[in-house]
Amino acid sequence: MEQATYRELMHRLSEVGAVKRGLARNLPPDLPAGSAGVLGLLSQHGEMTISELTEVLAVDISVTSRHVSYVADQGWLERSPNPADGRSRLLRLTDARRDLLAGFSDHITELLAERLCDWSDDEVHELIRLMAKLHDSLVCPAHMFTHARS
Amino acid sequence: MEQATYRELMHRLSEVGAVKRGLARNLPPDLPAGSAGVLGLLSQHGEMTISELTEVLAVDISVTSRHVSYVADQGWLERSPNPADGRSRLLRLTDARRDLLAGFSDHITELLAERLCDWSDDEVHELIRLMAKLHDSLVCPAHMFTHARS
DNA sequence: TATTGTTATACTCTATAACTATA
DNA sequence: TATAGTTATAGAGTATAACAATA
Repeated sequence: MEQATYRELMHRLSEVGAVKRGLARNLPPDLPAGSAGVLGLLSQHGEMTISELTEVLAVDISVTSRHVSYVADQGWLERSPNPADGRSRLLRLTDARRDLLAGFSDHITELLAERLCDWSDDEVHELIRLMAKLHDSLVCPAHMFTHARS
Repeated sequence: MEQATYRELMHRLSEVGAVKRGLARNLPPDLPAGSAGVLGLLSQHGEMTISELTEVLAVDISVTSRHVSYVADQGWLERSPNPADGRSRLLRLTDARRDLLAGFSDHITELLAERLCDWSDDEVHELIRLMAKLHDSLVCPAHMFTHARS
């Protein structure tokens, strides 16, 4: 594989930042992207602990703790004791906010559907598959990254 | 297209952050990823202005200005007058640092080659193509993003 | 007037480290 | 001892706004 190919891959990865920032601008001002990510996962998976969220989000647990504190303070979450482990709590969306979140999600979805109207279903699925594979190849293998250059 | 598909697309986009952070950890501590991105573009394109860099990086020009100031202070850049426009300067890598930057680039390339050894050439190229298409669909069209939800 | 770039400010996201509580 | 989570701190990246210089 050409070195230029890898260089272009890195450039395309950096461009994803612009895509994400653009999508985040379609969220309400009091719901930053990181917090919305937490809510989205809870919407999909139901009750989760901070550790479980942390694994999916691929960030440090301190980051997840921060996002969760914020959305809980904003009234998005209920926290109940975890019967399986007294050190953690089970997080879930409040019923009062579930529909509101669904509305935000619908809004983003409609935007994507509109903007990606010239994409085939296969292309969308292939992009998802390849991004997942990239994550598996680069992030999941423990200790993949050397710590620093000399 | 299913709403769940778009939701997964958003999740995969957020995972890219973990990929980029992992790659950035393989840069020297005094060369943050944003600065490295500027140097990479100058390495590819030769002389560029801050406006040109800004367009490729898809960030605000104030961000590019900051990154350029940093790498210039660190001795990576020379700035010469732009004969075509007195408001800007032409930026280029110093000869003294060109090989050093190439070494960093080689290091990342080798890491990617090793980690993506089970990818076919077609898969890598298809991922690059689809990420570029995603950027075109979502970022390039001017005024694509509405400003906020009510 | 419009564009290029700079700077000050503020906000978001993240990691590290020190800590508490529970397993 | 090990794990789940919290908090304080610091650093990187970004956007907005006000500004200066040039087109």
